[in-house]
Amino acid sequence: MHNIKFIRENSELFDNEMKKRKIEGISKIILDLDNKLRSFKTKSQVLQNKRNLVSKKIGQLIRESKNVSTLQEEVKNYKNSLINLEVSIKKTNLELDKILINLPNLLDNEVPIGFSEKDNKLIKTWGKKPSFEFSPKDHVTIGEKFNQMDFKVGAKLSGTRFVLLKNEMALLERALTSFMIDINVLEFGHLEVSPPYLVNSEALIGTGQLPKFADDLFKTESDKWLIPTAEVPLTNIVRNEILDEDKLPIKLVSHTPCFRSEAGAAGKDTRGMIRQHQFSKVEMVSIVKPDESNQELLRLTKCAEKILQKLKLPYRVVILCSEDTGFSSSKTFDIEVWLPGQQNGKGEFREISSCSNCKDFQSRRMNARFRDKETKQLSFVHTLNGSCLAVGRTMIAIIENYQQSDGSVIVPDVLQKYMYGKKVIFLDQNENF
RNA sequence: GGAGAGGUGGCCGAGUGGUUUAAGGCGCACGCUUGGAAAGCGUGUAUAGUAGCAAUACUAUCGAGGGUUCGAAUCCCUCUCUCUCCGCCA
Repeated sequence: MHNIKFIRENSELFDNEMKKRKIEGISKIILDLDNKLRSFKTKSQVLQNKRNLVSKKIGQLIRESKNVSTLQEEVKNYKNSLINLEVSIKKTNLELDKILINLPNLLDNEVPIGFSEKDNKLIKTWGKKPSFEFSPKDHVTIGEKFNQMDFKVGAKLSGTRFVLLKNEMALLERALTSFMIDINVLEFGHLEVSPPYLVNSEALIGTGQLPKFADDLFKTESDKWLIPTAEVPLTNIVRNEILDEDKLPIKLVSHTPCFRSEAGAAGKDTRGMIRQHQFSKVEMVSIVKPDESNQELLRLTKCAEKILQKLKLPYRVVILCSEDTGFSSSKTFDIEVWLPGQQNGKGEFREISSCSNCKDFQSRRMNARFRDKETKQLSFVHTLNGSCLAVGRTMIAIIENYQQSDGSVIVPDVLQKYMYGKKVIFLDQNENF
């Protein structure tokens, strides 16, 4: 949510910034409504003041047993005007809010202007792509060959874009989760949180998924929504709070399933586990003071990279261009992992983490502030989030990068202690039902 | 799911229609006092918005939203959360 005062004082700058998001000339519409609203408010407040004064007088006169009918008539007249004004105020307010709540965040100056993911800017590349003496398979071929990844049963139970993992695949998911959380807690110093997976609309408005992106979410019949990411509950922890400066920064990590309807992705990534309605993710959220958020975004990105480095999975980091940067984000680094089994064995980089600095965009929607210890001033906190990592896609990356000619998969060193000491998985396809 | 009791400032807590401009206390900040501290005394201590260059004034907010009234923390309705008991349940 944007600061209306900022728009008033920087309307031209604001329009230029919104243009990067393909929104043209919006400030005039906003400011016209704003002017209208303020004039209604001023009029209303003058009348309210008069009403309050006369009502008080009536109280005094009644105590003195004097006649008050003339004054009562007078107040009734104010009341009629007030009712009309209140209707106008509400209507104008709704119109203004509807516009503001649907406007995306301002982009950071470092965000490249672009029109597709081709315009994302490469920041760095890490690791060496594995070379195979055979044509590398994708995770579906391997997972189904060993009967550990069952899309048929997934579809039977729930429909398309659901999967059932068996045996070592289920273990791998659990192992990865534990490994990622352990590093987050022990090395990064993040506080582990286990949040609700169902949230109310207010929470989703706070982080920016609502009202604009309702189609991407699953809604229950009791007006609760399944979380599309742990970012939603974790960030909303500070909604409507005034935090002591001492409490900041708050650095959280959480493992949750994520639920997405993938409404806009019909026909896209239909093969395999890359794009599912339900997937597991370890998510980091930071609540920081404004002058710390740039640094914190770099730190979060490094945290996610560190996991990939420990797993020895090759990746690259890109900064998203204007078109690709999410609604709530001012600047986003995506980490893309190398998946050698994709494109019929040619391989491709696919997003495995997304780290965003939302600055004060979410905190304004949530009304999340902190009090400066020295000046006692209130300011909006900055909020950041990043995956560390998407567990499903990490499984894919391990299978495809660590596969051997017989289809078995080497377990990365750091995971072995989480996998009953196994060094290789997918050796026997007859173990499973 | 059923029955009941509740939600008042940073915290405790008074307040059942008009001297409430939310009493009183605690905490916190500053000042006086002191060799220093404590105690004592005094002053101050919410958020948002509107008008104004500003000092300041005004408006709204007593869980949320409606309603009644000249006037609502107080009366009515809806919702929500907390607590107690019962039922069900991992």
